[in-house]
Amino acid sequence: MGRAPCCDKTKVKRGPWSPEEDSKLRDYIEKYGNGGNWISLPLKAGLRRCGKSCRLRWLNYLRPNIKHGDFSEEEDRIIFSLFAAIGSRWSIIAAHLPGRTDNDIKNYWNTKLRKKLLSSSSSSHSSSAMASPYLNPNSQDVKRPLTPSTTIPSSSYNPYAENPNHYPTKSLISSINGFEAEEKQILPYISPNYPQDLSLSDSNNNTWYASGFLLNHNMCDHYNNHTSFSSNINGKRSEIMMKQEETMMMMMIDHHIDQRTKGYNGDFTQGYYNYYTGHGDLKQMISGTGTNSNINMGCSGSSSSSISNLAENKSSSSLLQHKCLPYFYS
DNA sequence: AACGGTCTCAACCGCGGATGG
DNA sequence: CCCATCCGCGGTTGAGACCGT
Repeated sequence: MGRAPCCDKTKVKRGPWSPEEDSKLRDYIEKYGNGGNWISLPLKAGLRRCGKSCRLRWLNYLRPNIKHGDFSEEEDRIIFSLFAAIGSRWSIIAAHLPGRTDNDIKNYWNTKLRKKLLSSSSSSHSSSAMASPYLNPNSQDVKRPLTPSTTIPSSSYNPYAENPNHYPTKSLISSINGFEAEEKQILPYISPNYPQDLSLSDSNNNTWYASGFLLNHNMCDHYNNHTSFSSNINGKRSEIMMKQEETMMMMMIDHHIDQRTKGYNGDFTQGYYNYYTGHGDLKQMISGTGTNSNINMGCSGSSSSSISNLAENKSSSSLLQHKCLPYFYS
């Protein structure tokens, strides 16, 4: 059984909007708003249109402060960066570009930016300093931001090689935020020096209980540029640990994107949390009562902010708000 | 000028999630 | 908990503009 249509297609007008229709819709919404109900709006406004069509017309064209026309270099850069990190989540990307609609950005990507990216990737002497850093060597259209680079040093310690049964699967990350990732390819690689380098330890000075990631600002191919470690006391990795770890990474990516789109120019984001007390600690992280977890930004003289601050920051992007938090409370 | 191919972008479609009864 | 309804999103379509021959 198919889904019931939202309106009777035979009784509504379709196709391009006339200036008169635009005027009716604009006048009505400016006077009364949409009343929280797009379906009943056309009737009240005297329009022979489907409610969804009215909504789309308002949001994409009539709404005040909509920006039309050419995208700036800076906007291009933001789109590239966000697309590389989160894929075709146009509404999230649009949220970072005031005045732009998701539809606009989607069209712009499909007609211009993708070609720009492909042309810069096919040129062996690319002069585009903007596009090339976001290219993933394994994909022509940057659909696999989590695919690890082949340039990861072989000396990096990889616990999954020793415990192949504990590879995380792609299901988690792809279900969290739409990333595509091959099976067994989303694992974090381990830098043997990472715990020491970052002086991470739990309250017992025991790094076996911690997990961390370090991302630099090249979000697309971050496996090429970050180090991370992960293990537990037995060298085994439980499903929940993997979930926590991957969720943590998603939060860091989100935080990193937020900061960079706000003009932050530091080198990396790092994050870690403590496994010691199990899953409950993650709730403490969010509530701000935890003591063994953090996300830090920066290089030398870095500033830092706790995850609880991020969670309470309503201006933080929806990826963190809607995609990560449910994991902590489930 | 005429024609055909390509490009652009507004609009549509259908799905999944949220919400409320 | 179930179901109906609505909203919002991302993928797709197609009319018109544009361009090359």
